[in-house]
Amino acid sequence: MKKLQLVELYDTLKGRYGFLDWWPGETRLEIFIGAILTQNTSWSNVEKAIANLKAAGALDLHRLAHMRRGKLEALIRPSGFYRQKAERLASILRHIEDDYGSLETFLDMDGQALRSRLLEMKGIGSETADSIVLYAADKPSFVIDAYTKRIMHRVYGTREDIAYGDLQNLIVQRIPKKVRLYKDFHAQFVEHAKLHCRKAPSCKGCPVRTFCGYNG
DNA sequence: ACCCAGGTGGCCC
DNA sequence: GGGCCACATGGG
Repeated sequence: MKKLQLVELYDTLKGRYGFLDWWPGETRLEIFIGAILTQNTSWSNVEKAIANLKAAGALDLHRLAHMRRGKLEALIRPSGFYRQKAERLASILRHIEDDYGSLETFLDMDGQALRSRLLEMKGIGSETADSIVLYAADKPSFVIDAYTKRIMHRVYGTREDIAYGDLQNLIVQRIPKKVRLYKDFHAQFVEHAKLHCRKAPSCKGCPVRTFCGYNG
């Protein structure tokens, strides 16, 4: 396998796209909910669901936790898998409410402990847990997603079906453990993948020589 | 009429 | 530890 020059890869991406350091969403609750709703779902569909929740004045831990199931399903319907997501999301939020009282208190705990608690909840797997720890709680937890796997495969020849933890270890062992870097590196992966998806497959001059894997 | 999208959990071996 | 499947909407 080609040697993983991850800092160089990051610098190349940042040079092209600029510093991003992002997660779409203005409040911690919005980030938290977005991380769950975007599971195997395009972000544009998640935006519709979040807009519905906002319009209904429902972006509130307690309201969401106790909203009638049918209503929650209707509001998040555009995000897909809506029955499953409504049930799991409500269950997760009730759990946080019961055990911690507020999202702030929950997110305030140690990063490793937070990740463990998140993984115990039905509906939160590795990627969602890391997304929440990193972007909602502001603690270093590197996010691996389909884009990350695809680009790493394209650039370094890692297996496309590499296990989540394996790729995560591979990356974190080679870069500084900094929240800003973790956030921005993931953002760069997403930005790059989106600009090189099959809607815009032109990769002429691409410094990372990857185009999401759709056409080559 | 397909294929895809910032996954997860259940069940099986 | 994997391999397969259901879950569901909206866009190309």
